[in-house]
Order: sequence, then C-alpha cells, then structure tokens
Amino acid sequence: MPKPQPEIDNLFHALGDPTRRAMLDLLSRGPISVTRLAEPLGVTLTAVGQHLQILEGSDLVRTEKVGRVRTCRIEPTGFTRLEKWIKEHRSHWELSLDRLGEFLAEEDENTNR
Amino acid sequence: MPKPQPEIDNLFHALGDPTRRAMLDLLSRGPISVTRLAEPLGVTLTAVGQHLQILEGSDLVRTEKVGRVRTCRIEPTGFTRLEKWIKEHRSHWELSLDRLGEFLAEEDENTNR
DNA sequence: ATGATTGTCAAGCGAATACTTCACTATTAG
DNA sequence: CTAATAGTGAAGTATTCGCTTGACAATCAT
Repeated sequence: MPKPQPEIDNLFHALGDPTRRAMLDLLSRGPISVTRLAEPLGVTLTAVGQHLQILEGSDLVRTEKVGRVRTCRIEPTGFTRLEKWIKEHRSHWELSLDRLGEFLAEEDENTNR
Repeated sequence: MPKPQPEIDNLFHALGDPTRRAMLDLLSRGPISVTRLAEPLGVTLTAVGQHLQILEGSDLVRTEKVGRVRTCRIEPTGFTRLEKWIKEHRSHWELSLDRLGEFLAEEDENTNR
C-alpha cells in the first residue's frame, strides 16, 4: 500500500491527458478565455471547464472570472513541483543503476537459503 | 484535436498511478524479482505483472526472465524522456508569464471589435 | 427590455483503469 | 518423480474518465 501523495498524483494525472497538455500549450502563448481555449481543441465548453478544474487542482493553471469571461493563465506552482519530484528521484534511480554488483551478491545469498 | 504523442502519453499515464510509483521506489533500491516486488505493495502477482507491462511500455523499467524468475530494474530512458519534455516546455511557460502586457493590449483590441 | 454571448450544472454514456480470481505453464528442489 | 515456487493468461468487476447533451444563470450590447 503506497502512501498517497495526492499532489503528485493529481499532477501526473493532469499531465497524462493529451487534451490538457494541448491546453497548456495554448496557454503558454498567453492568457485566454475558456471559449478561445475550446475552439482549437474540438471539444465542448463544458469539457474544457472540466479539464480546467483538474488543471487548477494540480496548480498548473490559474483562472479568474471577470464579468462573464473567465481568463486562464499558466500557474508555475505545479511545474515547479514536478521538477522538484524528478530532481528528488533522479539521484535514487542513478544510484540503482550502479547496484548490479550488490544485486548479484544478494542473488547468491538467496540461492544459498 | 491535439496531435497524439504516445510516448509522452504513456509516460505520464505510467507515473500517474501511486502503485507504479511505489514500484519505482522499490526498484531504485536495486533489481528485484516480481514476487519480491509484489510483497510490500499488497497486491497480487498478476497486478504487478500488469503494472510492469505499463512501466516497460513507457521505458521506465526493464525486465529479463532467467529460469522461472523475472528480474526487474530501472531503465533510465523514460526518465530522460520526461526531463527532456519538461526542459522543452519550461521555457514556453516562463515566457507566458511575461505576457501579461500583451494580454492586456489584446484585451483592449477585442473589446473594440 | 430583448437577444446574444459566456460560462456552469446535472445527468448520462461508453471506454478505459486497476484490480481480482481461477486455471494453467514452466522451472527448480528434495 | 513429486511437490513447491514463480510467473502468465483469460475473464470478470467496480470505479473512474473524458466527453456529450440539455437546461439554466449571468453579463453585456442594442
């Protein structure tokens, strides 16, 4: 049972969908409204609204409603969190690549049990 | 319609599951068999096998069967791909954060249509 | 005030996901 | 040879996902 880390979970889940990544690409050209975001994606306004909730929930996007138009922009927090996660894990993975020797030793140990 | 990028897609999908991330953490301690991988996770051997297929499909893990035991180890390709994706996108996001001015100008333009 | 624009809510639908169980094969140990 | 070990394959299940439709609310333009 892996201890749950909802922030990282939300993050990867959010980035796992191609439509949401396309939304991020559009937003990287500057802030735009929900309607303008939906146009090039070929999905409903409603769908975009749902994706936005997920993107906001993982701190990848921030939105603000003024009058009747909701403006969406990139929010760096999520990306920072992602980079931090990778940095923290990369060292472990690199270490693990050097462990072939240990692994073989342990293997012998096991066969002798 | 976002153009599909199956490699990145698989990658984020694979990392989106807490059990799979836990598997990676276990593997970062060195190569182990499927059974030893399953023990601390509290899921079936079958489930681990299914997760392994996904992790292999996204180049995060490599496995090799010798005799009746399949040994699993970290495969750096996937991680490298992830870091590359982030690096490529970070510059765009950073740019987008500087575009508030452009956005406001464009906003005026739109209200005058 | 009327009508158009912009977005939201609730419900539903088909597909995918993360599991499980049960049956089965292959390898190794005694 | 026999029995235990390690893993695989097929099928089933409950839940989640991405998306749609249709009804509605709020804002803005004329």
